[in-house]
Amino acid sequence: MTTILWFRRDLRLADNPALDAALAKAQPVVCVYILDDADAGAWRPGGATNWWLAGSLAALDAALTKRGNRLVLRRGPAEDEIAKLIDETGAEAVLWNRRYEPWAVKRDERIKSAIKARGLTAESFNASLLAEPWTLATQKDNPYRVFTPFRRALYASGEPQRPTRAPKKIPALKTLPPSDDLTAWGLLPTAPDWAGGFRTAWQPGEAGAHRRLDYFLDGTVFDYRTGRDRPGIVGTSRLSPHLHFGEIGPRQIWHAATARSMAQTGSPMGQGVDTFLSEIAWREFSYHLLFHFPTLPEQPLRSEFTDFPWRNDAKGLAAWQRGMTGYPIVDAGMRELWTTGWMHNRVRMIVASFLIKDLLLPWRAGEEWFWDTLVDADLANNAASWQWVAGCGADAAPYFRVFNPTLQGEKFDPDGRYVRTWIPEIAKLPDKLIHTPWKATPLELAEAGIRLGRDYPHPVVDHAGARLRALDAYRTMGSD
DNA sequence: TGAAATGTTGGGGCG
DNA sequence: ACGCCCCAACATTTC
Repeated sequence: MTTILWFRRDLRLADNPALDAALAKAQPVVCVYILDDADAGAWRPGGATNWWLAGSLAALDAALTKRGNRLVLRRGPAEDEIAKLIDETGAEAVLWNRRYEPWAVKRDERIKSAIKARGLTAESFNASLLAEPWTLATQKDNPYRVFTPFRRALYASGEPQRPTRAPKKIPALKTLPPSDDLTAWGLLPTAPDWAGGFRTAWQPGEAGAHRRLDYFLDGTVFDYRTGRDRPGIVGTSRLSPHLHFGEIGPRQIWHAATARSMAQTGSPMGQGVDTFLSEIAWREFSYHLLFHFPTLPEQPLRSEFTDFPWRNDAKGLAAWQRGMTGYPIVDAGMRELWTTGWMHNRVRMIVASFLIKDLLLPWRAGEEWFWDTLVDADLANNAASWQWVAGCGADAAPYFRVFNPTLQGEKFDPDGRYVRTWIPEIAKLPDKLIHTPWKATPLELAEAGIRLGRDYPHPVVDHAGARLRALDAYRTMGSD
């Protein structure tokens, strides 16, 4: 008899409960990944996601090959492909690790009952979360809507299970079922090849994930509390895309981080580790919200925002997307995103505040752009975070919290290192002007070789005025 | 995981 | 020496 192991957002061999359960059966395991773009509705994977997926699948296949197995690739509605695979292999069990997107939950339920209706085994596991969304609730048995009590409950739910190691061998069928060719899926960009910057920035796959984690825990984490706000240095873990694809899981991260903290400081949550794990808790909170409020990606959680007077400004949106707003810290972030598929978290907050409050454009426009361009695009995190900035989400930022892009730049990129990396055309400006090129005198501009309005744009909005406009719009909404 | 406006305090210049 | 003003520095409040 045979077991089908259905890989999804759990592209790893260590700490993979479905894989462990498959091996426990001591039967051949057919490992499969199904490209199912029929079901995700508006939330089909974007270009950056597909780029990462291609690399991650190749890495997973290589890891399986080392262990005497292969990854079978199939494309089509998952329920059809699973049914075909059962026919082709005579499998009597299908195992997988759970996903939590509304469309995936529904689809997986259908598939599970279809398999059971055939008298076969279908079983799912938790590989992605410290606490699955239905395991935590408030005293009144409601889903959490505020982060701090959520985190308290999460931490109180006990130490995460100890992660298991990657198996040395995964028994295979003598003859594998037919597999697609990965390159034929066309996940990688061709003309133009926009992924050059991605390749230098990232190593998709489980090995790359552990390399990142080790590097982070070797030192960065102990300065995390302040270092995480400095986009000009590597002050964060950069694990987000690896986490999104399940190349590493939060249990592994939690145990590795607390162990390292214990060794270094004598306490499991010492130095920056507590702050870092808090970010892991935010991720859990986002999944909790998405599961309990499945319209989170489309609808404001606070209904009074439904008729918010967002502007419609194609030019403004395009300026934001291309990193041509005239505010260096905003533009640097948007270009980092475009070039590498990732943006520093502090800068994500700045650019999001700028789109929403300065340009008064709908948070959905930002959500969609991030969805297409981020290698860590994650339905739960993306939706929850955009709603948080817009003020319409759970435990959201108060409406009057408007980031000043100049002050944020001067505070968190004081030497202009980040800005100069991504906006070379203004790199020669002195530090005191690097976040305010419009304040430079003609002489200073000439010395830096900049023609403002040609080499680099004038600010698309005046921040002070835009701030007042936003406060006005938010107040109007409240009084209706 | 803000920033601006407004209020308060205290040192120093100066008549 | 004293009172007045200025304003930086810090605190509080308001959005």
